[in-house]
Amino acid sequence: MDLDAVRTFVAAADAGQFQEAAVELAVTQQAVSKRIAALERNLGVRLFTRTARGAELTIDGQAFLPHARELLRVAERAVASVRTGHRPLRVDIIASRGAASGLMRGFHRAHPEIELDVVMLFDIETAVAAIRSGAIDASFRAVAAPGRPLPEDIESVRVLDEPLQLLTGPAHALAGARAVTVAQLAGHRIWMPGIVPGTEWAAYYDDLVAEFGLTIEATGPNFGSDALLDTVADTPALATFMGEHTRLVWPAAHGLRRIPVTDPTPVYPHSLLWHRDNPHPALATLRAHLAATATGHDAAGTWTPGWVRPR
Amino acid sequence: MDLDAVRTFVAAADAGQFQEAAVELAVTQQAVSKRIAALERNLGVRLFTRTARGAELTIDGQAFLPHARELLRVAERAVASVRTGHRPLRVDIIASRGAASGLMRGFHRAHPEIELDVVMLFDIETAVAAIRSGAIDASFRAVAAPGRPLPEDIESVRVLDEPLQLLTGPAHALAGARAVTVAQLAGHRIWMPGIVPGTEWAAYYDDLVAEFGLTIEATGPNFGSDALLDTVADTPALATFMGEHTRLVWPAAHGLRRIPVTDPTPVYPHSLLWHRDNPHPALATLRAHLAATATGHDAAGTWTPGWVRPR
DNA sequence: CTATGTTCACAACTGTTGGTTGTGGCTGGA
DNA sequence: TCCAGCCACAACCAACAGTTGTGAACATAG
Repeated sequence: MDLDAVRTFVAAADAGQFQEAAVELAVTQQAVSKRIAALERNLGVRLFTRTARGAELTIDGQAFLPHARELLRVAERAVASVRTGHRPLRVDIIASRGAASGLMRGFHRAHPEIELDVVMLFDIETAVAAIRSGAIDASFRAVAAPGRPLPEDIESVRVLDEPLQLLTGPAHALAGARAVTVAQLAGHRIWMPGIVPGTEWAAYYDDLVAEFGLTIEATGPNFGSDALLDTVADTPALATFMGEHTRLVWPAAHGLRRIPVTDPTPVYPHSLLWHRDNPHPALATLRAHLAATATGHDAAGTWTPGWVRPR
Repeated sequence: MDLDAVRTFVAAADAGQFQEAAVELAVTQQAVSKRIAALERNLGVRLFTRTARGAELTIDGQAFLPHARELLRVAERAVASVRTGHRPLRVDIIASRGAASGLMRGFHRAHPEIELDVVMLFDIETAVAAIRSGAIDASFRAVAAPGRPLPEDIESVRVLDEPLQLLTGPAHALAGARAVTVAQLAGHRIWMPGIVPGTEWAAYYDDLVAEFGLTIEATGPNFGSDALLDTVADTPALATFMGEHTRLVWPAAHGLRRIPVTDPTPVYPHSLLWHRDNPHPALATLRAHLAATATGHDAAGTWTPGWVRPR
């Protein structure tokens, strides 16, 4: 199906005749006639009844019309999403099911009129470069890992400290615990495939391992969280870490246990990053929203790497 | 923008390379390359970064992808709306803001998974023909006007008796009344442009006029309900009838009064009509929904034309 | 470092398509 | 009955989208 034909259909339906639609679209009446005929041939139904006084919609045409309008609306939005200048607010998150995703959903619920696009970049370095180039407007990341301080033109504010939980299968030694201490985790195998050295999240887990003498295995190919959950569910000796706000796909994770970690509770520090000079109005709205909805987390009993600025 | 190009873009994004997308789409790799290049030229941004191992999305490409998927979904639904066979339930209503429209909204809220298309046909004769031809699945109309009994293969059930209200401007003689009797309306000018003789709604108002000696003027061109409301609001000597459930566009109707009519209350009888043999599963769901949500109206003190079967 | 395989892009060619102009048929109103 | 207005069909032409053939860039294995 051709969007030009759909546009022509809508114009003709609005005008009530092909001639006027042709003028509006700056083509000849014959071109409109051909476009409509082609659309009708593709759909297999008649859309107009032609009369000597114009063309009026058939019942099929009437049913098709709102769908055609919707199609043009969506096409318009799709084009707008990559239009330089006034485009939707573009935000980078670390994972589609993570805490930042939840924050953006909350923002969308509070401001459904604001157009949003969510992307997932590789690490904070990529994100900062994208922010500085204007390719994205904001990013949810942990700052600032050693050796890569934030440039001066990038601003940031901590928006969420997300406690880590232990995720185990039903047969795991700790599966029955209401909570586990970090000390208890020493000696257990914690599996987190997909950790890429050099990223800010790898730095976080490196520090966690170094400070408490944990064993985190990043070995093996990362087949995605579904495969990870399946393996953890079936393997008594394996567990993994997962943010408290991470939404799991439960049907595939049958029997999994989420166990809080204490003494101290490792928390992942999500900050919002943006460019000092970014004038996007929705960016200010997002910042205000996050500031207003931020839950006053108690830092007592929690742990973050030394390079994370205390709140 | 070309939907084929969008389809190609999504296929390439999913595959991660042009070659595989080309196989999937049954074209050559070069064709995919050209389509993507054309799409990028139209949008004015790069969507992929080409590598020796395939093609991966740029940030713009990532932002565009969900919009592209949505576009294909909507296109799919648009085509489905006119597909013979298993298409959305297609229902005729008498006016987009009338009571039947409200009933369909309620049905959609209760069953959001059911695809619906709403059309507005001219009168019950057209609607019955459309039902018998299979062009629509159901219709909300008043039955059965004199001289046109329902054919045997059309079934119907009364679903709503909608009280008529008087609509006046703030300066109208009856504007201050909490309620008016039908007898009080005699002598007042009631203006209802757009009534077409021969339709079932014209028959309804004809009977109303004949029975109570009212004055209904159907003169003048019908410029739509907005213009009607504007005129009524500004003209002290004019009033009009409107169904109790009709949703008005209030900004344009400043100062309008809706006044209940009593002794008796004229009610417009909405019935659902459908073909005896229509196998559409959603039709049964609609009938069940309407039966379950029907408000038990009290017929006492109301009036309908003699040709309307009592409930 | 080279050989090889894989990927995408460019060039040349071709059939199809979508546009235009010209024309004719149909229909409603003067 | 004629005219005006509208749409469809035919012929023509330019632009486009597809194909084949080929080359450049890069990753990987030897």
